[in-house]
Amino acid sequence: MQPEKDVSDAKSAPEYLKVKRFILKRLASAEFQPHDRLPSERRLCETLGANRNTIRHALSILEREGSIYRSGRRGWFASGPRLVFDPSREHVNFDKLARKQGFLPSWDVKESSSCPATGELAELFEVEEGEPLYSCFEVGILDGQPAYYSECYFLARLCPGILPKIVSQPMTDVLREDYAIDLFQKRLLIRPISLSARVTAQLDLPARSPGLFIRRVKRSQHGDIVQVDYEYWRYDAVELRSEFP
Amino acid sequence: MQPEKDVSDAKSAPEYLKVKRFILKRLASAEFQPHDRLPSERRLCETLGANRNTIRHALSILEREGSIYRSGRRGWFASGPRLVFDPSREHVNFDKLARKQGFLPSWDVKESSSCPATGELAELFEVEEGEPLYSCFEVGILDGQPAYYSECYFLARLCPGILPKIVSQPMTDVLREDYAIDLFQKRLLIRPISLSARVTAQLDLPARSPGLFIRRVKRSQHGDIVQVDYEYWRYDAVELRSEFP
DNA sequence: GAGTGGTCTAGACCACACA
DNA sequence: GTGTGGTCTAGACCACTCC
Repeated sequence: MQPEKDVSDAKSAPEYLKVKRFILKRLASAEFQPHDRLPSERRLCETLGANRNTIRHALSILEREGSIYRSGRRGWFASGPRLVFDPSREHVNFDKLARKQGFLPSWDVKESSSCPATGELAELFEVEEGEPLYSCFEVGILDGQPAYYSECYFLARLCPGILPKIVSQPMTDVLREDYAIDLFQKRLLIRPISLSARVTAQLDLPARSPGLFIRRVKRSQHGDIVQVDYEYWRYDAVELRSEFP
Repeated sequence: MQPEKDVSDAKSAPEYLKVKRFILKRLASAEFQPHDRLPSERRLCETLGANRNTIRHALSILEREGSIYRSGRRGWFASGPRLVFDPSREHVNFDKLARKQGFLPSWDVKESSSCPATGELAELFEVEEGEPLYSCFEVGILDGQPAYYSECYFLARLCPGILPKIVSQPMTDVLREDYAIDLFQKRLLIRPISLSARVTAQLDLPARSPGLFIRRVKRSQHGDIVQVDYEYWRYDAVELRSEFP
């Protein structure tokens, strides 16, 4: 077992690790508060006497580890606490989950309409191609910061006329109250990706930021597949934890 | 909805995206087979007429997305298929799981000994500090490639003398057959990190490679916490999927 | 010893954000 | 208009791997 080079051995430590430690220290000491903007790259160059490439290398590693994030082309920001998501739980309700963890959640429906099931969607819903679906694209917001972008599809015949209702009410509640449908998780896929321009534009991130892709297939208490959800999370906004009974 | 800039619009596409696409195409066409070494960075420079910094930028993005990985300082390699891990399943047995998915798994115990519970370990085991534990450090191998490094702790009083047995037999089997203990997942934490030098040395990766950290707490059928496992996975070696009954 | 990846510098130009 | 991050070039030196 050799020692952790990252922490000691300042003599031979690469420059970018010193930069990384400089920033981590200020994140830990709360000198940089959650969602604060960091000093500009060129200012960090001056402060630390390093080249901008080196600074950017350190920043990209901190981004990969979820300590900082970018917003638009406006700079680097300190990450806030992560939303804890339990992939083993069958029920999930973003609004309730976030509130329970002390966040102030909201969401913004960007677009909703009807479309036929095709390709992967038809497969996941286990229906013929052409089966009518509703689609709903929305941005989820935690403490004022866009956290995820979701493309959500419903099997139209199980919840006719649902679209106008989910603009202002959590969809889990609408399904239960207006359609007597309880949602259960059926399938789940989690994968790290680079976010596409379609997604980054919605989340106010620079193009091709790292993110977490979560695909969820949900069924009703009767076993019918009701909903397929493609979620694209800001990489630092979520963390996975399971607690089994 | 704007179009995917990544795919079209070759005129204005950044250079590094062309590099990325060049490599992705060869991965998809199986010109670069799983665990094949890619051409050297300087050769890619010549082939693609780009600067090495640009090439490396593209490569690091492909690494982040899990398409390629590095081994030692020996170069870049095409990733193989990922081991699918279901975080909602209570039972987990690496050996069986991997075989079922068509991998050839093995493991290599690097070190095993006894140690007292301290700090976080005492907390997770829900015992007093000083409680005797066994520790076992091992490398998990998939198709000949190191895939994870695990630091595993057992509550000694529940499985006295287990250490020599798990060198050659899956620990799940040993616990069941020799100690009448069935393992159940109790807590799970999943987080992306930079792997420390301690880990990268074991996995034959360059220092500070990206990885997935999985901490698992397992209990017996009687509710006693038997095992705490810290796993450090090569970033591209694993994927999370749940299937609910 | 030749070639590899890891680190680093010193520039440059662009598009975009904000005042 | 000034400053920002995003992209890119053209080098350099080092430590390591492999032959």
